[in-house]
Amino acid sequence: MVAGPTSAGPGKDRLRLWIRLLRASRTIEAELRERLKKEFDTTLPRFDVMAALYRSPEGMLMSDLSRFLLVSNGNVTGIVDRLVSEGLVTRARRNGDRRTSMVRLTEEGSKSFAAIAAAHENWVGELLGNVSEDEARRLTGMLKSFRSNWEGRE
Amino acid sequence: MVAGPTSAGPGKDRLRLWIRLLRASRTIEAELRERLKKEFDTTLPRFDVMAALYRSPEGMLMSDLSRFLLVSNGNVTGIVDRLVSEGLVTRARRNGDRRTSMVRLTEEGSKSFAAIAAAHENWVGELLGNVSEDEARRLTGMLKSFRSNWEGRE
DNA sequence: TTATAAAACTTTAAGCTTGAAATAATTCCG
DNA sequence: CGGAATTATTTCAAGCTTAAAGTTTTATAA
Repeated sequence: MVAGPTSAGPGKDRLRLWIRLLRASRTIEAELRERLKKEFDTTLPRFDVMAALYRSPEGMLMSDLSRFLLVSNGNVTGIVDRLVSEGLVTRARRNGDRRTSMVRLTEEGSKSFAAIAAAHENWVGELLGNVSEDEARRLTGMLKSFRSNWEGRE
Repeated sequence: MVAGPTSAGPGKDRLRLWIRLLRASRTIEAELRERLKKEFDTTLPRFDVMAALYRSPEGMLMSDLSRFLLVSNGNVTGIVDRLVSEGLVTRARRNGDRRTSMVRLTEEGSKSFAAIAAAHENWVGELLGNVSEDEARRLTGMLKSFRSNWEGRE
């Protein structure tokens, strides 16, 4: 998925774009993962879950989390398990529907996330340093538009 | 890593860009992974390795592969192990340096990859369908330039 | 030489990831 | 009501991924 087109021809430009996109995100992701590990002894998936929960103080269901994060249900189960065991997150059984449980950041989790998120934003600013703010906005717009076409079509 | 900035302010545009980038590549990647599984009973990492080898008929060292694919050494070991056991790839011990082995596609592997790659290219063309070829080239250029700044700096 | 370092690779432990199967609770309807 | 389908979640097996530690081979240099 990281190798280039094997020949020239029509349609190759989209393939090239995809390969660039993937290489860029993988490289940045690897750098962020490494820093999260070194500086905060945490992982990208844990950070993702905490980021989602930070935006929803009222809590999220497991299915909300997996839908929002674009990962499978079983995946979220394991990550939340570990966050719970670390005291960063709670699972609260609900009276209304006993199949579900509300997942929330603990106070400690919230404080912890705020600190990590600040560093994370600086890192991204650094890693994308030579994209001007203006260029960043334009790129964001282009990415937004090409996503909307086919995403979530089923 | 998929959640948005938690507030407005300077530097947020780069963070937004990063989140878009990540969501886009994850969504496309998930779709491609699923199709590779359904249509060809293979995986993205296997496809990546085969794509790299297809470009190098003379073969690649394990370390070449991991460097090119942006993954760890140990990772490539496992994937190549499985490809070898499937008869798609060979590991040839070299006389010159007995620490290394040349990894190559078998004839079967080469044929198999060509078929998968054709489908893969069509899928990417479809998934990025509403990016014009011209826009694709411009985006590719922007991604290329912002990568070169910091990648491989150490 | 011959120790020592460096290089190429594999192994290992822990965690992430998926899709499919299993559980449990709720909703739908006949 | 009561069986059937649906929904929310967990469990499971297989594979991917990394960092760190270990093995084997080659290069360096005292």
